[in-house]
Amino acid sequence: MIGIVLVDDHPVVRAGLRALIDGQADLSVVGEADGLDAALAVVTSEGPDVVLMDLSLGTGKAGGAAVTAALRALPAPPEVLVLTTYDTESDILRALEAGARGYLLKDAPPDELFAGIRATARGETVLSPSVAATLVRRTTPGATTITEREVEVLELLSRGLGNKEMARELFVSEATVKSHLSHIYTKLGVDTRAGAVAAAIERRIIRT
Amino acid sequence: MIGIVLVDDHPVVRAGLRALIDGQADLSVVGEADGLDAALAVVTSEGPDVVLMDLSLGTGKAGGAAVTAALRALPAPPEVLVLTTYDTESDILRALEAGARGYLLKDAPPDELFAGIRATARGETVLSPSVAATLVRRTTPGATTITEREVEVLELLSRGLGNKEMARELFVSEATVKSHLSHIYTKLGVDTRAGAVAAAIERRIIRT
DNA sequence: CCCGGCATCAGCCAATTGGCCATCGCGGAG
DNA sequence: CTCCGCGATGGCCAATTGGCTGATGCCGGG
Repeated sequence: MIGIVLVDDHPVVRAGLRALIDGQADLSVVGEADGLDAALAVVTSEGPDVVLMDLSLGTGKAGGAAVTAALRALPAPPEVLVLTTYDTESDILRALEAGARGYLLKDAPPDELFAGIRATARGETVLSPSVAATLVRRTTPGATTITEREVEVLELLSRGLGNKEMARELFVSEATVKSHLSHIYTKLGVDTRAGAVAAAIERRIIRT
Repeated sequence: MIGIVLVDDHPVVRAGLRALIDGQADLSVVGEADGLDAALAVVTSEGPDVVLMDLSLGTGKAGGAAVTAALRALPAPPEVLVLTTYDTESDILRALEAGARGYLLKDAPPDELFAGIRATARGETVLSPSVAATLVRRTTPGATTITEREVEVLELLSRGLGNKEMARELFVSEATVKSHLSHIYTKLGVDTRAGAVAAAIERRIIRT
């Protein structure tokens, strides 16, 4: 019997997962949590085999990646299977770096979900096809390696600042800002600031 | 007994709603659908009292607002209660205009959900507190009434097009595009294209 | 019937942007 | 030790953008 803890701040989603999972003979939900603290408490007390983790915990709160890291830091850490709505870049990486075993999309059919849970319990890595594809795309070519500084520029950009203002904000010259922007354009495959903002938001490089 | 049909493309969410609702003596889920066609089919065959509608149906597909409109156009239309993750502007309006009775957030506690369903079945209007607040905010001041045409411009803008390209795309002159942009800037409270894209995405006027 | 909002278009002008090229210091990988 | 990537900078120049004023046609509400 595989013991599972659900971490998601949506009661509806928790109920859905519980209903689906409890229909499986070899799976059992042993606890639920809606945030970081509750997750730590229930995981330490129940010692589940697998934690199903929603990445987009609430708005602005400690993200699923942070909770994942916290859980993996426990003495006998559970395997973590991330379950989320989006399949866009940076979240995936952060979650996997935080120690998640796998990554499934919420709109995955139940069968895929069950298989993923069992595989995770066995210590295998599970990735949604589209997620895997994204990862491959990401590591294969020039790899969209937006540097930290470039992210800063993108954030200011999304606030509508001009080059001069960004320069002031970042304590660099306008030329430098332009340089960063040029790099951003090539990396994101766009050639305007507006396009860069949209691309950055879409790939979750920045959030709104 | 109130008959309910669930329209949501996430199996997990459907299962969750079904599990929660079936725990209520006076509520019963009589059907599920994951898209426009299925929704029309199951609603005509089951004649539910209330339809629980997810607004963000899939990516790019016919949105929940469209499905709502289609359902309300049926001979004996069911009451529609929109259930969604976000409480940001434009979606709400579109759904209500499409004939939805009310609007609840997915992270609402189950009790609120049940109460909402019963109220909707009685023909009452239900709005999540935050949604109601948003509506008030929206109608009170200058009201961010982005016109349809302006949304088109914003979409092209987010794809990084220049004024000239947008003009070609929209079959108007460059001057017209600039005019639309100026209006957009004042309405969104920004003064650059990049800022406009970010603001538009944040308020869910456009999606990525 | 008039007014306001929407969409359309025009011209002017200053400021900003984006492309391109070249340089420099620094720290890590080979 | 050398090469490479990142961050920072300078300059040049054409194209684009954004602000402003003003005007027209159409439609719907008061």
